[in-house]
Amino acid sequence: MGSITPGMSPERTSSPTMRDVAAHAEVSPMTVSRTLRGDPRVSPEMRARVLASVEVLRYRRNDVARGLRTGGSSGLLGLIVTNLGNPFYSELALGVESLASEHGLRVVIGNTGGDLDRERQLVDDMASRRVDGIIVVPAGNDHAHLEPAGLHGLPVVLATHPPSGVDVDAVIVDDFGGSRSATCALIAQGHRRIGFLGLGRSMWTGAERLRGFCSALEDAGIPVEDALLRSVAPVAGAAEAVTTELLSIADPPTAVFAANNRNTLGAYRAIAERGAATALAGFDDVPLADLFAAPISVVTYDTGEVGRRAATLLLDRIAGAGQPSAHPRLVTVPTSLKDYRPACGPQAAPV
Amino acid sequence: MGSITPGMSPERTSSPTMRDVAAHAEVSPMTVSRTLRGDPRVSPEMRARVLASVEVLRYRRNDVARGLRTGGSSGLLGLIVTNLGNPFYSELALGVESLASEHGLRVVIGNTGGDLDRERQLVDDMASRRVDGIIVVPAGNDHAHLEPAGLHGLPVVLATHPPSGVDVDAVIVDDFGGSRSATCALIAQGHRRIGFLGLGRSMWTGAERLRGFCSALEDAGIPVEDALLRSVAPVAGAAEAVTTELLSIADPPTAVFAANNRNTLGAYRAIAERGAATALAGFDDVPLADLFAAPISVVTYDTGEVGRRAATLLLDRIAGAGQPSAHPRLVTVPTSLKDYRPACGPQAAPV
DNA sequence: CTGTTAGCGCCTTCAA
DNA sequence: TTGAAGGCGCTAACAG
Repeated sequence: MGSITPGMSPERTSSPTMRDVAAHAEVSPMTVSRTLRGDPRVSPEMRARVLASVEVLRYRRNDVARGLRTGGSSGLLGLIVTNLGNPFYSELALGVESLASEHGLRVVIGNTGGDLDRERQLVDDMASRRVDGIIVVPAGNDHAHLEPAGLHGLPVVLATHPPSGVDVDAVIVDDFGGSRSATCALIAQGHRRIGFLGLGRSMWTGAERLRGFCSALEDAGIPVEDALLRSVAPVAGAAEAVTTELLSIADPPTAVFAANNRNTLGAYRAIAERGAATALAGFDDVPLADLFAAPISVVTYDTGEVGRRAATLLLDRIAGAGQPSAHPRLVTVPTSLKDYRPACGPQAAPV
Repeated sequence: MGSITPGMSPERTSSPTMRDVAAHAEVSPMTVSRTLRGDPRVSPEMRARVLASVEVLRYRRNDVARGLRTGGSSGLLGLIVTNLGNPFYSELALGVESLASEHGLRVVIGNTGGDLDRERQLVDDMASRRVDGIIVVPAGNDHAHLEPAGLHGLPVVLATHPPSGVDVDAVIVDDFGGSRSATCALIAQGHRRIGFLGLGRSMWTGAERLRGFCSALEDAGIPVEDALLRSVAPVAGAAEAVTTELLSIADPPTAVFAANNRNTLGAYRAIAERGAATALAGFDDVPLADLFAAPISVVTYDTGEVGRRAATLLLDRIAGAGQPSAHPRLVTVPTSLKDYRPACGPQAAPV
């Protein structure tokens, strides 16, 4: 590309280097390095000369080269999520970012779209970029590629899913407890026939939420009826259709518990459509549900907290890199119940 | 799995280098380098030997060092937003990420929380990390620190705000047109007294949306009455209070246009609270508003598209880095009107 | 206090 | 086709 002039540095528009600053200030590169690092053993005059040149040349130290020399720490945290567009994960990301920032680290994001191959690819890429650690919201149950041993000790923390077969820290949500208490609340309201709109059992969250639901029923002495259990495909419109079907069986449920946000909304539409008086509760918050025409109850949790806790675990591992690794920790973020009821009676539609 | 056997790799192994691989394969580091880069002038036997060693040692090339040698490209795109927790910006981030990924680049995020100092800090940090370019959702109107000239030619693209005083590309939303057409729609419905819930005039979007509102009124021959114009502080609850006040004046408006998401929701609450039949329109989408008890109209736009367009502009600049810089481009993302009306009549609350 | 030497991990250039 | 020398920008470790 660039023509090479013998004895001269190639003509480039690139950033100045320490050598440039050193030359401008007529000192050695080391003095520039020390000054910029705040080394106290630099005389005030030198420091002033250097800083002046830095100002003039608008010099900015190359952190990449610096990291290479000082031991490979890139000052980067990897964050791999299934869908950044989903508010749950963007809030999680915000939590990670805020904690990383407090420690002078930046966050590199990767979006898998739920694709396991893409996840592997991203882990590999980030490892090659020498991030200091990775937080992953895994796309599936295969976590083999997340084993730190296979990544030369790169710390890994899972979020939302517990590790399966790998020795890593994880932050999960109290899926079981949340589902259980939401179901209990429905029972306390007098419901005895409660429908369940689940995720696949293959997903960990799906299994846990179902387990919590069943546990509540059993504690109340209510038999779990297969006829009231549904598994909803993760497709737009599926939850609504399934709910409509569920409400049309003989002896239909008087209440429904939906295992996630999407199912809750689908169920809500189906119930509203029928004009039914079916009670509805669901896992995951539904922002603004107090403006809905009908009340719903939800299991909420602090999404940002999941990110912050994951970051805390990760930073801890990074700091303790070298220690005989403590055994994996599992942190559970608590859930709480929230009742949304219309703030005021439905009013007439304008026009 | 995970049992510790003597002779196995230690807990915290430092990554192997090319030299290690070379030693293991009994070749020179250059051969490893060439093999890994897919240089065709490597004999099949050599290649096989190298790849075998790579496999055994679980070697992963250090992209940081590689970038340093090959010219400083970090393969990173900087993305600085005001609030990643806000779905608008997380969708924008998703758009940026997807385009970056298509080009083999990763995205480093930074959250300013609307703080200009933090923004400067992040720009500086990312420049030091030698990202290939930066996309910024600016926190204020001072963009001096974003001038590429001051960043040694680092490409910068603004999102959501046009550049003020700096020569950079930008992607903005059609704030004027969107506000204008939403207001026109209210007028077409017969409204002649329309309230306006604005942002500060100091913000570009605030000024533009007000301008669009006024333009629609003027075109319809309706005078702009100061008594119907409000500026809402960006504080929770402010919009609702202001709307309540606005609806209690003598000769109150029959419709309200809110300049952003928060104002729209505040106005909605205030209107619902009074049981008023005031029509409501607002800038920014309100997801799930079709489940609300009363209808609203919103100005929507593709947030992801803003991110994708910004990334496109940035990638274009990065590719053409060296060319005599073309003059700044300004891309406007179009808006559209969306009417949310309750899908079905309000039903009885199920106890 | 300041400068020199050497090398982080990799790749460009040139020689064999 | 392979290897040796040198350097990207920076900083430990050692002079002076």
